[in-house]
Parts: sequence; structure tokens; C-alpha cells
Amino acid sequence: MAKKTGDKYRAIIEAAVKVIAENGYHNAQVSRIAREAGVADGTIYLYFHNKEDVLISLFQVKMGEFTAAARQELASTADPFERLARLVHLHFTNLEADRNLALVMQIQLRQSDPGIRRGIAEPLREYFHLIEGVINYGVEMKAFRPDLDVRLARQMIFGTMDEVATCWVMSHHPYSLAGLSGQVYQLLARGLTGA
Amino acid sequence: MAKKTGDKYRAIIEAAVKVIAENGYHNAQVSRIAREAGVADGTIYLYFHNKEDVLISLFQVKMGEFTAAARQELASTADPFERLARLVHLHFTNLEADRNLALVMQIQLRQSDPGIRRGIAEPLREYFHLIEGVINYGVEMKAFRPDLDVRLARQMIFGTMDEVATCWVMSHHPYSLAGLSGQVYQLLARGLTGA
Amino acid sequence: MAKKTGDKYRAIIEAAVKVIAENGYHNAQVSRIAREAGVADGTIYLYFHNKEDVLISLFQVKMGEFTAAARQELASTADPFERLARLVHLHFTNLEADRNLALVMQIQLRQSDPGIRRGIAEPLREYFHLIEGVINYGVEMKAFRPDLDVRLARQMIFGTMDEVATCWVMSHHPYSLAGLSGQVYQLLARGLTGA
Amino acid sequence: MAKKTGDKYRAIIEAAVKVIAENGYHNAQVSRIAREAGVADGTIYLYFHNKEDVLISLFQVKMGEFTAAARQELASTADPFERLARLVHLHFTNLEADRNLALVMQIQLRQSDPGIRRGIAEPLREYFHLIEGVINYGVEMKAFRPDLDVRLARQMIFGTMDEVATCWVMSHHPYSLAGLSGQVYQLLARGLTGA
DNA sequence: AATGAATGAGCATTCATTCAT
DNA sequence: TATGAATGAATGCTCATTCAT
Repeated sequence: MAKKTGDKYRAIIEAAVKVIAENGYHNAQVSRIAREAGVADGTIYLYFHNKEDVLISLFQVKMGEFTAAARQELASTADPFERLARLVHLHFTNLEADRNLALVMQIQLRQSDPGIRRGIAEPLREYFHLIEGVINYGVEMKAFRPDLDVRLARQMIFGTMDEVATCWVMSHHPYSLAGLSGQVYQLLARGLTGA
Repeated sequence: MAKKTGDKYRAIIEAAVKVIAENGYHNAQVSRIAREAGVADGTIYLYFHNKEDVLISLFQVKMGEFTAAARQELASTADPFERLARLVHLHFTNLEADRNLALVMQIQLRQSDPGIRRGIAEPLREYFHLIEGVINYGVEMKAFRPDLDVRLARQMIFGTMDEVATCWVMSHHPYSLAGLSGQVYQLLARGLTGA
Repeated sequence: MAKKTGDKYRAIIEAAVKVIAENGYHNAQVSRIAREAGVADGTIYLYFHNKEDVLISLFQVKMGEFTAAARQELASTADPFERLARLVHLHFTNLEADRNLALVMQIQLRQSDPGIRRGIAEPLREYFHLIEGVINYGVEMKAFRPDLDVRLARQMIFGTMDEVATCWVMSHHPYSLAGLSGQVYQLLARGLTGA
Repeated sequence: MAKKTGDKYRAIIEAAVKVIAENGYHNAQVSRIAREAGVADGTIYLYFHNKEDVLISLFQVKMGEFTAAARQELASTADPFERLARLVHLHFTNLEADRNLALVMQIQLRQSDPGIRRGIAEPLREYFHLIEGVINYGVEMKAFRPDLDVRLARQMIFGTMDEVATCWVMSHHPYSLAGLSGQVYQLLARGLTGA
């Protein structure tokens, strides 16, 4: 049970993104996800423990992929400011690339259910760790202020990006999210350096 | 029906804060809120349209009170930086004063239900407006950068405060939230002014 | 919750006897019992914890009534043999009076589910106690053998009546169950006295 | 399909006895029986029509073996009373020899499902026939009363043994079942002869 | 205004069975 | 013969909401 690989595993994940984005988590019936994935209802339970596990796994897969890609991308530049700039840009580009996924990430995953919160915690922590790496690197390179509280700085960076992204997905008139990355970077960079 | 005043109206709001904080929105049965408020189940429907309306009204009342108090408090100083500092401090102080309320505000109200999102929008917009007032005032007074994108700046301020507050409510070991307001203010102020 | 009295409580019990007799316990949908009782599905859960509790309660009510009536009836004669004869006759008369109830008692209640076995145990023990009372009385009055093992004697009496009753409900061609009570009494009485 | 012989056929039967005894019929998943038998799920359907057929076949095999053995054993004595005594002793000895099997026979096979009742009927009828043979022989040999109703006498004998056996498997503190056969025989013999 | 007994829509999950390999 | 991944039908229960009193 709960085999976490294979074509059907991916198909169910992608179907879940679509159905949950369109209907919300609580209105996304398992049978609708199954139909969208082209499998039987019961097949979902060969790959996931339950409906909640689908949502959590979706986050783990997508967030894991993003974090891994971002980690690699950030390592390819030695400039602390460039790293921060790329982080913001990657964050926004990733969300803008798949609007359904963005909807799920920014809205549907913000469930208060304890099980979901718990399942989301670990991959999120890894992303937080990545952000803190950028901050620490900047401090070490004497690019950022030496007296930075790393946790607060990370909360500013993530909180800001998250709020900008949420407003973007919720917006009625379309605009480019990635197009904001420059200005957001400026705001954040100033906060981390400052007069 | 749906009289929005009276002792029982307040009693139900307060009961809802407690029951929702302890059980989560979806596990907070109307009958439990009624019992906690000392009224019959049906009585709730004399003051609220439905369960969702209880949550929304709760937010409107609490957020409205906070925004009004903050507006007054901010007006009492002419220094743009002081205004920003007070905003952060009031935001954190307000949440720290009532942990149950903070839990509801930071966790339980982040429901994906469209109705709730809609009901929350207006009071939230007012608070955003207040924040943007602080920003615009700082720009006018030539304290903040003239080229600030007000919306982005507001998203940074709110996003940062919100993320810091959420981490605080979710934390297992207790620490003072208001105690962080100084450092958070520093981070934000630098972002708004900069080198 | 689970108020164990009232018209609806009785109505649901009676409906359950009918629906379970006709369809078997596992094929007796709660909604069908509700419709037969003239109440909504949810109403059943105001009077019973769950479907299993309906079956158990049914047994407790019906068995309790029978045991009480039998206890009274048996006390009205001082003759040990007459008591045994009446016991058999009451047992058979009671089952023959309501064929649906007999079907449920002899067939449907013989479920292997541990919960049901447990719920049935207590009222059954009381009935066993009543039977053992008849045996002990007979021994005291020197009507039955002094060396009787009371438990074994009870098992013979109950086992025999139960097997006769089960064959009767399962039979395709109808015959009178109560009409057999005389012969069954003879068999049992001889076993308890003997040469 | 449904070949009723072979090593795997027996292996599945024995696995079913174990799994059903431990979990009950409804909680005994086919896949668990398959694993216990060391075969694939689908293999069970090469030997049995369906899950119900496994239970029925189990009964037919075990009951058939018992009835055949008992028939032979009983024929080896000409004394009617001795035949009855042996019947009781064999019945109890057989159950006591395999506690898992006893659990299945006394508890799990008492399902209300019509299909199971039907599948069990024939082997049971043969056992009843064997018991009635003992009774008729006793009457012919003028050992038992000439006015015995054979069916009622059989119901007393089987009902008594069955009830004693059921109480034994259900008991929490262990005791010998076969050790009771003497007393049970005495009770029954008196009933069949009598003053 | 207040009550609380009654309502009934809505859905995740299991597991016996099949069939392509 | 044997496998085991895939199927999909089938239903008990909760709880927000109503309305007769």
C-alpha cells in the first residue's frame, strides 16, 4: 500500500492539483480526482493513505522539486545579493508557471487541519532552511548586516514573498508576478543591509 | 433576524473564539459554541445567518476594533518612523493579549472557503488601507523613499508581521511576540528607506 | 444523545425488527429502518449510538421484557415441574407470537461481531440466571436430582429450547412451536430427574 | 476453475481457519488468507468461487471428516448407550483438539447470510442424520423410550452439545470440554429413557 | 425572543473480485 | 497454473439548519 512512485502516482498528483484548484480541498471529491487522473477510486488508496495524504504528498513533491531546483540555481552564483534576487525570482517564477498549483499552494494548503499542517511542516522547514542559508551567506560575506536575527530576516523574506504571491493569485485582473521580483528584491535587500 | 448587537451577540462571538481556537473551525460544532455561550442552538441563528457568518462576524468585530484603536493611536504621533514602530507594536501586542484570538486570526481564519475569504476581505482592506496610510505619510514627509510602490511596501509590512505572528502562535516554546516588534520595525524601516 | 425512551425510540426498535428480519442485519440499511419508522436518518442517532446499538438495544428491550414477564409467571406456581413446563411454554409462545422477532432473535442476532456479542451478553445472562433459578428450586424441593451440575443443566435446557426454536424459524412448512412445549418439557424433565 | 483438491486447496482451508478464528469472518480479508496460505490473492479464486465458498468449503471438509470418523467409531459398538456416550465424547474431543477450528465452527459459522446457511445445511443434515441413527438404534434395541419424537430428541442432543461447546469456546478461563462429556451423556441418556 | 428536537444531504473508504501478463 | 495491480459498488454517520412551540 501507499506506493509513492509510478505513472499513476504522478497522474493522481496532477489531477489533484487541478481538481483542488478548481473546487477547493473540501469540495474536491476523491472520485472526481480519480476520474481526472483516469483511474478508479480505489486506485488512489493504493498510492495514498487517504485524501489528506494526497494533499500533503502533492505539497511534498512540488515543494521538494522547487527547493531542490532552487538550491542548485542559487549555488551557481557567489554574489550574496544575486542569490537573494534569484531566490525571489525563482519563487515567483515557479508560482506563475502553474496557476493551478499556485492556487493550491497559496490558498488550499492553508488549511487549519492539524494533519495537513503537520505534513506540510517538514518540506516547508527545508525551504526555510534554504532561505536562511542565503541570509547567513550574505552575513558571512559581509554583504548583509552582521547583527541580523536570521529567523526574523527569514520571516521577512518569506512573509513578504508569500503575501505578494497570495495577492497575485487572488487578484481579479491579471498581472505578472515575476515582473515584481526586482522591486521586491530591492525592498528586501535594503532591509537586510540598511543605512 | 440576524441582529448584530446585544449581550448574546457578544457572548456568542466570545464563545466562538474559544471553541474555534480549541477545536479548529471545522470541528467547532455550532451546538458546542451555543453551549459555551449559554444559549440554545437555534438562538445563534437569531444573531447570525449561519456558522460561516459567526466566523466572519468575529473577524469583523475584532479586526474593526483593532483597526479603530490603531488608527487613533497612530494619529497621535507626527513622526513617520514612530508611526511605523507603533503599527508593528500594536499588531503584536493585540495578538499577544489574547492567545485564543490569535490562534483564530492566524490559523483558523485562513480557510480556503470562498465565502469566508469574501467576508474577511473588507475589514482586511481597511487594515491594509491603514498600513498604506502610514507608508504614504512617510513618503510625503520625505522619511521613506519617494519611489516606493505602496502596494508592495504594504505587502512587505503586512506579510512580515503576519509571518512573524504565525510562527509565534505555532511555536511550542513560549516567547514574547511584542518583544520582537523593535527588531521587526528596524528591518522594515530599512527596507522603506534604504541606502 | 442516545435517549433510551419515547415513542420514536420504540418506533425505531419495531422498525428495526421488521427490516432486519426481512433483509438480515448487514443488508438492513439505516435509511430503510428510518423510513419504516417514519423518521429521518439522523433521528436514529438521537436515540442510538450507531447501527449496532440498534440491534443490541432491540435485544435488550425484547429480552428484558420477556425475562421480566417470565419471572413473574414462574413465581406464580410452587410446583418445580410446573415451573419447568411453563418456562418451555413461555419461551416458545413468546417466539411464536412474533415471527419477525423470532427471526431476529434466532438468526440475525447470532452475529460474530464482538460488539454485538458483548451487548447481548448481559440480558442473556439474566435469562440464564432465571433458568438456573428453576433448576435450583427443583433441586431444593427434591424434585430434581441432587447431584445436578446447574450450569450443565441450564445449558441442556437452553440449548434444547434454542435448537428447537431455530429449526422452527428455519422451517419451510409451518407448524406450531408452542405445540411442542409439552414433549420438550418431558424430555428435559426426565433428564433432570432420571431413573 | 474451483478445483476442490490439491495442496493449495488444503493450505487455503487451513489458512482460513486461522485467519477467520483470529479476526472473525467479516474482518478476514481474502488477501490476508492468501498471505497466510502463501499464495496470491487471485489463486484463491482458482480453488473457490468466492470468499463465502471458502467458509462453506471449510465447513464441508471439516464436518465431513468428523462425521465420517464418528460414523465409523460409533459402528464399532453395539450398545446403544455406549453409542450415545461416544457421540458426545467425539463431539467434544473433536472441538477441543483445534481451538481455532472450534471458534470458527461455534462462532464464525453462525452467520446470518443466507448463502452460508444454505452451504452449511447439507453437511449438517448428515450429522443430524448420524445423531438420529443413534436415537433410532436405541429405540429399536429398546434401550430408549419407544414414544420418542426422533427429531425433538435429536434437537435436544445437538442443542445441548452445541450450547455446552459454545459456552466453552466463549469462556475466559480454560477448562476441559471433553471432561464434561460424561455428565452431559448422563443428562441426555436420562432424557431419552426416563422414569 | 428563545428553545432544542428533528431533519437529510453529502462523501471517504474498503475489499471481494477480475484479468492481462 | 499463478500472479497482484486495478477495479468500483455500496453505505453509515455528522452536523448545520429549521420551525413548531
